[in-house]
Amino acid sequence: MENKPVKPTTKLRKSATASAASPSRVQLAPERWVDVAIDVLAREGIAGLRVEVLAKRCGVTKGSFYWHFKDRQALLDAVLEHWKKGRILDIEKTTSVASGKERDQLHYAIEVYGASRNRKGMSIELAVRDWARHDPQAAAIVESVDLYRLDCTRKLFVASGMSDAEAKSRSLLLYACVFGLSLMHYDHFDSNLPDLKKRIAERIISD
Amino acid sequence: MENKPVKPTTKLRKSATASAASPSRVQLAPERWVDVAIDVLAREGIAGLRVEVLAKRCGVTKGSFYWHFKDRQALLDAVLEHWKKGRILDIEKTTSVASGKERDQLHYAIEVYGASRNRKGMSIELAVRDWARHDPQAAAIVESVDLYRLDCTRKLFVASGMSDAEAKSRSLLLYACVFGLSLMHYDHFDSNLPDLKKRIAERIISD
DNA sequence: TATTTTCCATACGGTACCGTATGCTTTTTT
DNA sequence: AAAAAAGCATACGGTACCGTATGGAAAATA
Repeated sequence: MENKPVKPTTKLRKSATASAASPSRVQLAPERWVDVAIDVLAREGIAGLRVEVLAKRCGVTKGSFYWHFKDRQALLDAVLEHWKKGRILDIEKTTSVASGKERDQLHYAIEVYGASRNRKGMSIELAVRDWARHDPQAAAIVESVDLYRLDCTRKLFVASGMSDAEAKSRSLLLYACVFGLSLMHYDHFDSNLPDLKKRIAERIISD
Repeated sequence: MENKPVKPTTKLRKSATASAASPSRVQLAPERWVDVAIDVLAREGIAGLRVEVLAKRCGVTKGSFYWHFKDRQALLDAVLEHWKKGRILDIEKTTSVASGKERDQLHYAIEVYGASRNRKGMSIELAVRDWARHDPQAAAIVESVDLYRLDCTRKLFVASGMSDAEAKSRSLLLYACVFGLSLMHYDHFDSNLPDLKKRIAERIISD
């Protein structure tokens, strides 16, 4: 429990200060709920996204929650939407590259997921995927994100000289492997993990 | 709800009939609970494994459950144990092969998972993996099964002429891809899925 | 047949949720 | 300052669980 619950006595009011004296109201709180929700999602999966639990983590009661959201489902929708937007942006950043450097970028795309630094990101990824297996709405979001991913890397493979069919195949192989590996990070499997990963990446990307 | 709840009036007693008038008592019911549990696990994941829900599916009340099991955790343990044994047997069947046919067997190993006929098996696989992400005990079981799998296919790769390092790499790639693909079966991605899968399998197995 | 054991139903207390109702406090507007 | 709105706390009813206690019916055993 490394969260920082505000002291109940010290009520935080969002004083519309310097940041932006925008014309319309500054609706900040919903974003905060979504952020906390995604944090919990990474740790405990969809099962952890309980209204009262999130409220406690936010240092408030659910009275606050139901002022900002219609019901629990509304939060879940917001979480999915937020996740989708973040992924789309990330994909575009990860797969945009100067001509000629496509293969390097593909290697980078693999590393960026497999890296231990990106643990939380991968936890979210897996949590959302598990969520999608029991919720058609989540499944639709995940599918749209995945299809976008697949198309972006497909273009990279094509740009690096492959046929379209081969590029599609490699693209699918790449992401399947990335997500599959995230389910199987066993430290005791091999003493030289880096070499293993390098071989796998080569196999996915090289001719 | 395509289950067949026994009519509450018609009490089923396990008459120790023909099957095996074994010396020791025929303890059959626990297996039945486990079977139903695995069925629910495939459909709804670990979250669906509720005592009272399973009881309803068995056509009894939880009074029965708590006669056979100490508590819910005891059932979960039994489910994991049953899953592990089944997987070990399956792996041995899938990876035992006459000398010279190793590559064919590897292709078969990929197909057997990707096949749509094995939908339930893969659902269980994913459910257990998700379970393992939030339960150390389940994680240990999954790891032991995976390491066994990886070792069996590694031997096949070695037998088909690869170096040990390369064989380990391919083995990991194979299972990562198999499980990863099971998270990404999008029918609209390509009109010629079989060709795609063939390319992927070739990439994983061939030199 | 009488007795024990096996197996299950029912009833209960307890917990953790969801969502609503209501009112209180702080901020914003007039 | 008075009125209105925003933001939240508290209390409530309802549901779905877990696990226990207890009794009763069927089956096995004596």
